[in-house]
Amino acid sequence: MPEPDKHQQIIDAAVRVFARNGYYNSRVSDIAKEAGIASGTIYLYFKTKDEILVTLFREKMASFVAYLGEAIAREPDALAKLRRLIALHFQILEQNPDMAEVVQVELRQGHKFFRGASAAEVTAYFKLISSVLEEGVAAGLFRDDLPLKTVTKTLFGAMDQMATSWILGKRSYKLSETADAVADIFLKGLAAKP
Amino acid sequence: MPEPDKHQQIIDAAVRVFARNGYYNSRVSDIAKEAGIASGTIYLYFKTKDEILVTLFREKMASFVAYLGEAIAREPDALAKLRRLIALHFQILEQNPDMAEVVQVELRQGHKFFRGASAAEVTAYFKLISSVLEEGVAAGLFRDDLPLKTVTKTLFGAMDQMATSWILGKRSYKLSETADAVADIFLKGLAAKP
DNA sequence: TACAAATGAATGGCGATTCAGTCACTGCCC
DNA sequence: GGGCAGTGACTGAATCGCCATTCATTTGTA
Repeated sequence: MPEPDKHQQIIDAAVRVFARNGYYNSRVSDIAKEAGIASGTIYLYFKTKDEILVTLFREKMASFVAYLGEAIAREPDALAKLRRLIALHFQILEQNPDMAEVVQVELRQGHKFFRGASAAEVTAYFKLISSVLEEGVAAGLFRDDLPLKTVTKTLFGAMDQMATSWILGKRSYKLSETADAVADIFLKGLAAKP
Repeated sequence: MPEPDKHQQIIDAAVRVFARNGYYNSRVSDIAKEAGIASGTIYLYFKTKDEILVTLFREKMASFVAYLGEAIAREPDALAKLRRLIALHFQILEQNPDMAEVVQVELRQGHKFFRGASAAEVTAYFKLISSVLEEGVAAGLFRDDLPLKTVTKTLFGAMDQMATSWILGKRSYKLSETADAVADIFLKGLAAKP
């Protein structure tokens, strides 16, 4: 009976190895070495190398969304929820730099990844964002004349790009310090008051 | 002397092949077949398979930015320029679906692509966006209390995500019809007027 | 004839995956 | 207590398919 422990051990090693070398430049044997096991052992827990990547993403993304969901539930209104969502999105990535590297840069392998396997987890995050927006519209805090889906994608895209730039720029500044500005742009807009 | 023509022929074939199968599932011989030439011929024009991808991106991105730059120069003020930039960004992708597929989905191959080779072209696009924003601030049309870089990344990220969602959703709606909403979010913000 | 361009079969390397053994336990019987 | 299977996890060297890249040869043309 495979230890359920070793599954995690492999995932964690994979995050470090992928962050260091990239997915395609990482050998399965590198992951094994990093985890302190033989390469064959990996195949007792994962069918293929791809499956490691997909599983890794699913598990991390699921816990990311779950954590965010709980945290914003405690906020009093949609406005506070939105600000907290943005702040936490950045904080979590900042606190897990290897993970951030993998998610922002390595995990975009075209067909393999984006289509198919991981759609459900991304959708869950989109739903979380949407629900905050809906709540805000219902409470009269947010405008009701914008298409919900567009606002959702736009906000996600903005956060995602902030994170990607931060990673590609070698994490040379504090990502979470940009959270307020991002929130302000979305809430108050760019146009000067008339 | 290699015909300068064939270079383009190969690039165009590569776009179609990568769009269809993804970069890693495409053989160099597939590109050759699509271009109607022998696989060895490709190596008279490109050193490696990677170089095809990188060159492809550079050339397309450079002409994308050049075209956008000229188009918005004709607009009267920063506000009109911003709206036009967003509209054109979407229109161009919409009119080149194979290209869009490659850029949005295939061309994110971690280390290989994002870091290194293509940085200059992306930077040029960021500069273009920044220049419009600066102009708007100078003219008193845009708020001056937001960090320019953050607004730039946020806007780019928003457009990029809109495009990616559209591609992943099988292009089942008109991307360019969302341009006004995206512009409105950025300009007027999400918050209801007090 | 001479030179450049194009060809595509053959090569070579890489690394994911496999699988025949080894190892560590556990329980059982004498 | 101690030999003795039985069980299942673990190992890592060997395999094997794949495909980018090469290059001896052919084709075209000046």
